[in-house]
Amino acid sequence: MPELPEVETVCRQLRAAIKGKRIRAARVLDEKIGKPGDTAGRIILDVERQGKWLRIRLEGGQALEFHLRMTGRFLRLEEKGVPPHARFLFSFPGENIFLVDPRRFATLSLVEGKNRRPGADALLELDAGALRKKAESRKTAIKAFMLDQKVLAGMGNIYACEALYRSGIDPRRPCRGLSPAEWKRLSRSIRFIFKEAISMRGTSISDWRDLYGRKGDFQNRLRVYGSAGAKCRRCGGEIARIVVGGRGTYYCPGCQA
DNA sequence: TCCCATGTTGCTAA
DNA sequence: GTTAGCAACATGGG
Repeated sequence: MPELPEVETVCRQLRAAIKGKRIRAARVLDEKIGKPGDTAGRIILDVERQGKWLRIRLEGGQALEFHLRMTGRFLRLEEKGVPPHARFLFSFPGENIFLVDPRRFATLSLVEGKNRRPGADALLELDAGALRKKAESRKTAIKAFMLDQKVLAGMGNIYACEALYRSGIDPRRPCRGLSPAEWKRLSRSIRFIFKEAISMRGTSISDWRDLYGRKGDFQNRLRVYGSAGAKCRRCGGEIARIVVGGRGTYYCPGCQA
């Protein structure tokens, strides 16, 4: 579930909550999540995001790297008690931070701090010219291209649909056929939507909650995602659902060409 | 009961 | 070598 804006939201909240603090204890509550190594007693230097990866940098050069996959999230609690589907726990004096994940796809590992995941970040390193160049040699549909994490790290299904709608581009178009003006429009749409979604703390369609258990607000701004059969507010046509690159894809046949 | 799901990986086949 | 398609992972909701 979490795409770039959701991961950025929890990244900022974690940074504000635990940066500079010493981990009192770390406990794996579900072995499937991975091995965190021995992190108790270490100080958290910073919390950072790259694409959908979240990295908690530790004193000593290593980092705990998380991927939330479909339903992972973090939850901070000041009182005692373990929430449902808790898979991992950091504890600090007076607060516990759980990784909660009903579907159990989330992962965690202890990595050397210098490592970087491949792929330009879809917000911080977004570059229309570089995208166009990369797309020249590819035959795939623009939407599948956008979802390639080596192309746009952090892009996900909801925001890809919304950015294509905002740009007026049909998700099935071959990516190498987009004009320079269209790449520019698409890049601007991605940036605009990501920034707005981050300011609204993400999209809570079903599972997503922030560090404090609150819903985001961007679900109220979605124009096509999940709205098959509804009226397009731009042209009045009907929003359609198709499958592109194996993923449910929402678009307006009237204004996306 | 069936279908769907905000993600990624790995296999198969063209 | 590429790439498209699909099952798998595991669980819950409509």
